Amino acid sequence: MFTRVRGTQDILPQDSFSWQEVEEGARRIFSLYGYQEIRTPILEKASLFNHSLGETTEIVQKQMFEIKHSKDHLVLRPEGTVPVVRAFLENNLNKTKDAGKFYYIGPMFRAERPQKGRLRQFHHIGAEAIGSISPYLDIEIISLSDRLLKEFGVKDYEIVLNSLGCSKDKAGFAEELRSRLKGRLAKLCPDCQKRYKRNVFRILDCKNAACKKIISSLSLTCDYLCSECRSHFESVTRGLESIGISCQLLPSLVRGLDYYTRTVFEIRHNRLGSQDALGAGGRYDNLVSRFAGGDTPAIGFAFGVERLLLARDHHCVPCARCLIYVIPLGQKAEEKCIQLLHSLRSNQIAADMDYSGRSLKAKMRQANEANAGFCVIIGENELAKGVVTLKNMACGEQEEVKQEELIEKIKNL
RNA sequence: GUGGCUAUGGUGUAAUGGCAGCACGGGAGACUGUGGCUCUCCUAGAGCGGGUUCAAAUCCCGUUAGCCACCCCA
Repeated sequence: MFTRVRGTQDILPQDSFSWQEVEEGARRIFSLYGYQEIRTPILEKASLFNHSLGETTEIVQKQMFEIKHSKDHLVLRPEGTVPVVRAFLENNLNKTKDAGKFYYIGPMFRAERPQKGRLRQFHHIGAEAIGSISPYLDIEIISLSDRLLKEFGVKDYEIVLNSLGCSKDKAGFAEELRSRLKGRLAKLCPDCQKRYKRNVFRILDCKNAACKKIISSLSLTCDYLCSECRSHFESVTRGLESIGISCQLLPSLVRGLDYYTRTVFEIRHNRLGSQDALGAGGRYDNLVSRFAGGDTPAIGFAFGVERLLLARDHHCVPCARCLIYVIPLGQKAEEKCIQLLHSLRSNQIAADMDYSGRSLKAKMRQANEANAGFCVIIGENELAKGVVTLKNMACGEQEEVKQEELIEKIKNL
């Protein structure tokens, strides 16, 4: 009864600094690249995802947390792209501008079996650039991902890249794949036999040895791409090379969500065990038009924040605060100290006070633990003289300071 | 969702059916008003529910949670 929901976690003060660091770093980089924050609700209509992620995807079939409330069929959002597209259209941003670049940071929900790097409530940092077909935007998105990882201090990641082609190419390739696999269907693993019907592309990244062998025997190439898609992809790879971003081309790279077209990429890290994708993204040139008609190509990506934190090797600690720790001895002193505390804080000086009523020694220990730069001690002696004792915790020196001069004194430290 | 492994003070761990021990942490104290180092003492434990047994942390069943692989995906 008094426990967390499975697959969720509390982020305690000792960890929240790392989160803040990642979030603040992300905001800085996004604004450097001209992306603006968009915040969409966590709660969305179930139909929004049912119609966009693909009816047969795992997420739609069994991973959404559903909320039924009177006649509404709602879900906790399982990903961020579709809500951003919804907000883009619902607020007529497609009519006021020809393109928009957005980023978002927030929780997503999927009812998967929890594992390291795989939670039921997890957090995405993502970006969406809506309204342009330019391959230079693909380059921008991938270099933005790369830049973010550098900002976060993640090392030893690998960017893998592929093009799925336009929807025609995808359909043609799916058909070709099915016909070439048909005769060997029985040799595929049971999962792949299901994938054959449901999402044939997924067979390409099966981990089963027998399936891998069959896949490699097909000797797949990018030949199924139409000339436009091929030249788009060539522009992307050439551009990435020109700005020094190394990617590995991986013809077997596919994505689990139906809306992806053309450029897709994934960023992998070996520290994450089985959940090795730090982030992924790609084009979704037909998703917007599916809701609103017209032709609005787009591209986006998202990182998993929990996975980013696993991949960073340093554990962040907030740098030592310049804190004044106020120690009263006795009740009269306490009354004096709350006034002092108030005026310290009013002067933008970080200050905390010991309310424990324990011995001075214990209070000093607390001051030490709070990482205080200075202690202010007020007891009977100080009250009688109208002074406070100011102690430098680093060197241990202390002096008496007149109460009315304390603020100025501390400001000048 | 499938298969498997694990579960001991706040944390990390030890004890192979027979007195639950250690380290860290937390508290008090070592010149009655001074922290960090050291020392002393104290503190606090078997996830939950059943079962087997004279006796269970230990064996069995269930459950919950975490982890591993698959699956999925960020």
